[in-house]
Amino acid sequence: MFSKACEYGIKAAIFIAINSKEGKLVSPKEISEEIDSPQAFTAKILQELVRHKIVSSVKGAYGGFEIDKIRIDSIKLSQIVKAIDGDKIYIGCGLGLETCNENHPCPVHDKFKTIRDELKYMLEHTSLQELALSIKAGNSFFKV
Amino acid sequence: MFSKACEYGIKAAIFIAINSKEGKLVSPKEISEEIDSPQAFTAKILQELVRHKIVSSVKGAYGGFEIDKIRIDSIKLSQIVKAIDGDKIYIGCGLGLETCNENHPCPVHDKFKTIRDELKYMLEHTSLQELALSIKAGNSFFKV
DNA sequence: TATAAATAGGATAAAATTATCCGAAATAAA
DNA sequence: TTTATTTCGGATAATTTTATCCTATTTATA
Ligand code: FES
Ligand code: FES
Repeated sequence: MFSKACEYGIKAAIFIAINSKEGKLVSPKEISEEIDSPQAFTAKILQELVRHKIVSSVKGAYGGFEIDKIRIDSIKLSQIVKAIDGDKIYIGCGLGLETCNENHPCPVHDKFKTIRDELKYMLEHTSLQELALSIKAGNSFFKV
Repeated sequence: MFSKACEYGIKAAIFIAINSKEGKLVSPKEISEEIDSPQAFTAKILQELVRHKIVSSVKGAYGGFEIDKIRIDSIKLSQIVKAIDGDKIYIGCGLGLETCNENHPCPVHDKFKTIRDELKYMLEHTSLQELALSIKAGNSFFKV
């Protein structure tokens, strides 16, 4: 469904959000240990999230990554997915046609579009805030 | 969402179904031209579909691929997806945890599972028959 | 100002997916 | 039985994704 990079990106963003709520910066090392991902690869993904202004970085000694507290509630999963995997997943054709087009649909268009739109809606209405809370409350987990 | 291989497999199966309804065998060449896919790669995928007994092959001169007419209505998309991409898409975790587990869920589990189950239901209830009919009726297309 | 710690980013490698090529095996028809 | 045609299957190549490594740059503190 999502690329590995995107999975790591989502988990990383949640972990950063949790720490930012407590005013704590986190490093790629801490992040990758917590979310069970390769460190250097995770660092690349963090750079991408910074470029897309989803997280911000503090360079130099005592630096790290954080997310503006005030924005944690307004950042939606859709932004992270779009930043890393692009929007193929919500607007692309299920059978790989160049574009998904109502007027020239592929055989699964009607059925696929329904699901895809629900996925899009879900991603657009799921905030980092609620995911961070579920982790903090011990109701969900980053790794086995 | 699906791999390229799976997209080609689905389209190929639909095209074979259409021709089998008319008692016609089709070759990888005809298939790949019709569904706009690389021929040799498509041939590999056809072999996989044969191994999974979704389509049957007639070897040698005047051979080709076909689907038992009587089974076209009972073959569901889920069988093709499972044969080529496995079942990760219906039972896998959205954030890549080893297994999706109610008792040890990832942060997106509840929201993701809903969508995933709907996708599963859709694939399990969409038959080759109905997709073949929509193509035949000119209501859908394999390529731009 | 010097030092140490941290992100940024380029180069490279490994693995998976996608794609091509070619010969072997099967088989219908001549 | 020979020939032509067609699937099967192994080997290989190209591309994309995933992952690692190393150096440059930034910056807080001593
Ligand atoms: S055209 Fe294929 S999903 Fe819309
Ligand atoms: S545990 Fe992640 S989707 Fe169920």
